[in-house]
Amino acid sequence: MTTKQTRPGGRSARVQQAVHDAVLALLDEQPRESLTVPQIAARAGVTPSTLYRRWGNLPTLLADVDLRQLRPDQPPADTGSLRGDLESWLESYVDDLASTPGQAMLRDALASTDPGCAVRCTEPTRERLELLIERAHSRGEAAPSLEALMDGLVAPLVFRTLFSAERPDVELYRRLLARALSE
Amino acid sequence: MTTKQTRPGGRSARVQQAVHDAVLALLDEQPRESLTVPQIAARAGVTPSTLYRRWGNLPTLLADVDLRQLRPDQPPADTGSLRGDLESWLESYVDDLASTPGQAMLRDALASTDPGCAVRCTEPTRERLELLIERAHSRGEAAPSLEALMDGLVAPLVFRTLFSAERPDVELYRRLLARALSE
DNA sequence: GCACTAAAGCAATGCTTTTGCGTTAAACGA
DNA sequence: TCGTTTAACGCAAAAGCATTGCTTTAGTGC
Repeated sequence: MTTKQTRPGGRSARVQQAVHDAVLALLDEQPRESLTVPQIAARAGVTPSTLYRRWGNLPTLLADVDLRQLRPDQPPADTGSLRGDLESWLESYVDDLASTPGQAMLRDALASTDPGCAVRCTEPTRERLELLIERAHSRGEAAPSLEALMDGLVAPLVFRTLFSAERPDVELYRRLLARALSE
Repeated sequence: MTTKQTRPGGRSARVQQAVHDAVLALLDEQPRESLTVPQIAARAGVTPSTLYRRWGNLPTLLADVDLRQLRPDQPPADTGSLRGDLESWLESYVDDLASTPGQAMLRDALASTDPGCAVRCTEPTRERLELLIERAHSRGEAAPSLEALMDGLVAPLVFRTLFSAERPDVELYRRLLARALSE
C-alpha cells in the first residue's frame, strides 16, 4: 500500500507563489468582481488549467490567498485588562469586517466549494481571542470561554456585515462587549 | 417626466411561475450544485437570456425562489410563555438551518450580486421573532428586543452553520436561549 | 381597436471551464 | 550520482456558460 504522495517542493511552490503574487497585484489594479481565472493565470505566467486543477474555482483560490495574507498580523497590544484588550481588538476587527477586501474574503470563503475554507477563515480570529483569554488568565482575571466570545462578539458582528449591509457602529460593539463580559 | 413603467401582468407572471416551478422540479431530481441556468431555462420553456436579464445570475435566481418558498409557514404554536414559544421555534429553525436546502439558500443569498438578497433572506425570521415578542408583551411578559434576539440567538446559530460545519445541538441553543432571556 | 413599449425570443459572439494527452521535474531508491 | 516513478504543469481542443444587439410578442393605457 502506497500512501497518496504529494510533491510540494520546487516548481509547485514557485507556481503557488507566482499565483498569489498575481492575485494581489491584480487586486491592486481592479475590483475583485472583474477578476477572472484566465487573467490571473496570464499574469502568473501559468495555464488556466493549472489553477483549475489545483484550486477548483475562483472563490477557493481567492479565499486561499486572502487567508495566507491574513496571518502576518502583529500581536495585539496589551492594555492591562481583558476589557481593554478586547476593545482595541474589536476596533480593528470591525474595520476589517467592514472593509471591501474583508467582505470579499468572507464571501469567497462561503462561495468556495471546499467547506473547510469557511472553517479556516475563522481560525485567525479564534487564535487571537484565545491569546487574549490566556493573557487574562495569567493576570488572574476571570474571562469568558472562547465559545462565549465567538457567540457573543464575533457572530453578531459577522452576521450583521453579511446580512444587513450596515456597518456595525461603536455603540453596538460596546454593548456586545459589556454583555459578553458579564458572562 | 415619465415614471419607470413595469409590466407584471400576464406573460411576465407566467414566465416567473414557470421558472420557479422548473427550479423546484429540478432540485427534486439533482443536487443544487449541478444546476445551471440553461438547464432551468430549458425546463421552463424559456430562453436563457430571459433568466439572465431578469435575475442576473444563478444564485440570485435560486435565492429568489427559495425566498418565495419560505413564506407559507404556519403561524408558530402558542405555548403560553415566551420561553416556550422560542424553544419550539428554535427547534424548527435549527432544523431549517442544518438542512441542505437551508444551507444552500444562505449561500445563494450571500453569493448573489444583489446585496438586498441577503437582507431579505433574514426578513421572515425577523417577522417571526417580532410576532413572538408582541405576543409576550400582550401577555404582560417582559421580552428582549428584536435586535437582542437576533444577536443572541440567530447570529450564533447562523454563524455556526456557515463557518463550522457542525450542526448546532440542543444543549447549545438551550444555553443561548437562557442567556438571551436574561437580557 | 390602436399606439406604445416592457419583456421575451433568437442568434451570434466571446469568455470560462473542462478534459485528454504529452512533457517536465520533484521525490526516492539503487 | 544516476535512473525510475509519477505528481504537477503545459498545450490545445471541445464543451458549456454568459452577454448582447436586434427582432418579435403581448401587456397597458388611451
